[in-house]
Amino acid sequence: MTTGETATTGLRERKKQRTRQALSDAAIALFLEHGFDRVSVADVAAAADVSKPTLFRYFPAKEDLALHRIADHQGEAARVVRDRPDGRSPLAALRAHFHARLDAHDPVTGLSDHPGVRAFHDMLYTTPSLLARLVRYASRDEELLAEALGGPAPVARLAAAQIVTVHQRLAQENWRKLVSGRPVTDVLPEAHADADLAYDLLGTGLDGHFEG
Amino acid sequence: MTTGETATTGLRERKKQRTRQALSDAAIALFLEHGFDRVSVADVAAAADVSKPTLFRYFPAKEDLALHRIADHQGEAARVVRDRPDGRSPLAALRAHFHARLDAHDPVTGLSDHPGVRAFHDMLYTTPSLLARLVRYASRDEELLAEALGGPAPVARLAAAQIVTVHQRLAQENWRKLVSGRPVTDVLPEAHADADLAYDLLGTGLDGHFEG
DNA sequence: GAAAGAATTGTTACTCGGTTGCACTTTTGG
DNA sequence: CCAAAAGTGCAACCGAGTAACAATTCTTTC
Repeated sequence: MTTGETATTGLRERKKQRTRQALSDAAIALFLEHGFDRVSVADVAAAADVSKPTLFRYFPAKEDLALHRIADHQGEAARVVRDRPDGRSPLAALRAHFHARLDAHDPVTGLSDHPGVRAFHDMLYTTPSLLARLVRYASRDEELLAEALGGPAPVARLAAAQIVTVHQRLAQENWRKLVSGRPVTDVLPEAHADADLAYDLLGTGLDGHFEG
Repeated sequence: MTTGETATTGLRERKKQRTRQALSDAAIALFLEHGFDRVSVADVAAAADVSKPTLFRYFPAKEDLALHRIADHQGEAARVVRDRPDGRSPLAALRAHFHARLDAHDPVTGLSDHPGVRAFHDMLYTTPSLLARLVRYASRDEELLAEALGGPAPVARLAAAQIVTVHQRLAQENWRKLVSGRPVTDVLPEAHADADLAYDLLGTGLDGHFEG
């Protein structure tokens, strides 16, 4: 019996956590320094002092070495909808949450000060295979959101698809503005405005915007 | 200076066309028979009587062997918007076009009788790497559509993203119904109804559908 | 605390997608 | 007919990912 409550983590379990962490850290450091596809998985494995097969026992693909942190965010939209206060619509909850994430400079919004995070985003948006993997994560997110939205399945699925897509585009737009060299403080107000625009569009539809 | 107009195909050019066709045909036949990832590019090259490097001179990646026909459809949404009759809104034009494609059992709608096309769709939707490639094609489509829509860039981009996404989901839903064994004639009316629902949603927004 | 048992790891070797360098053949243009 | 250009095949290579099996490390049980 060891001390305390935190459940006996078990030595083996702790070692696995450490290996996983070492792999992730080594990978991200190397990727940011040399670029995703100029670093081989063998390099990463060597840097973390494990063999290549072991690396793949922890991360099913090279892309996951870079993305697993994002992957852990999965189901966030669904959670926001599920945990919204009584009387608030899902859309309103999501809008508020996105604004909050914006103010927190959350990486998922595409806005971010830290040079490390910036470099990470640059890598993300300029590496096709990472983008592809991100899409797969997003589609899982979409499923969960559709479920959380409830209502008739076709409507919920369409709505979820639109919402997830819009989030992606908002983040992409923010990133684009940062890439052009503008400081975050300058872009933030526009990001809020874009988000409002996007949610207005989601809420009231495209109909007044593109007439004959 | 080459000879005049587009006329003289040139022997060399004709040979290239034939090689390209042979590769595509061999690839699709093999993929449909054995499954995309149980066929190696070496197999395809051998079946088309070319070497592996030559194959990659024609198709930049294995996925393109399966998808280049779809790729050729690119910019269709943008074209529909650009060529719409006077006084008709882009959304109305796209809606009408989608219904027409549905009646034509166009593969892009996910509906289709031909067993060959059905098998192709099954392969598409169950092979992650193909889906990923498809997403990349779609994002090009989205760009072109945004351009065709005109208006303020942020709005156009958001609208284009939503429209493209909705098309994908409609096609996916149709395919899902076919997979469950139902005949096309049975699914078609629902497909039209889903399309109308989706376009209504796009036009008038999500706002009445998910209240507090 | 030691032995039986399970889980994890390293090594080696392999498959497959994709690329490179170079020699060889074919088409083209004069 | 000849030379430049374009296209091809060959062989060797790189990197991602997997399989087999032996060696090691943790857990469990007595």
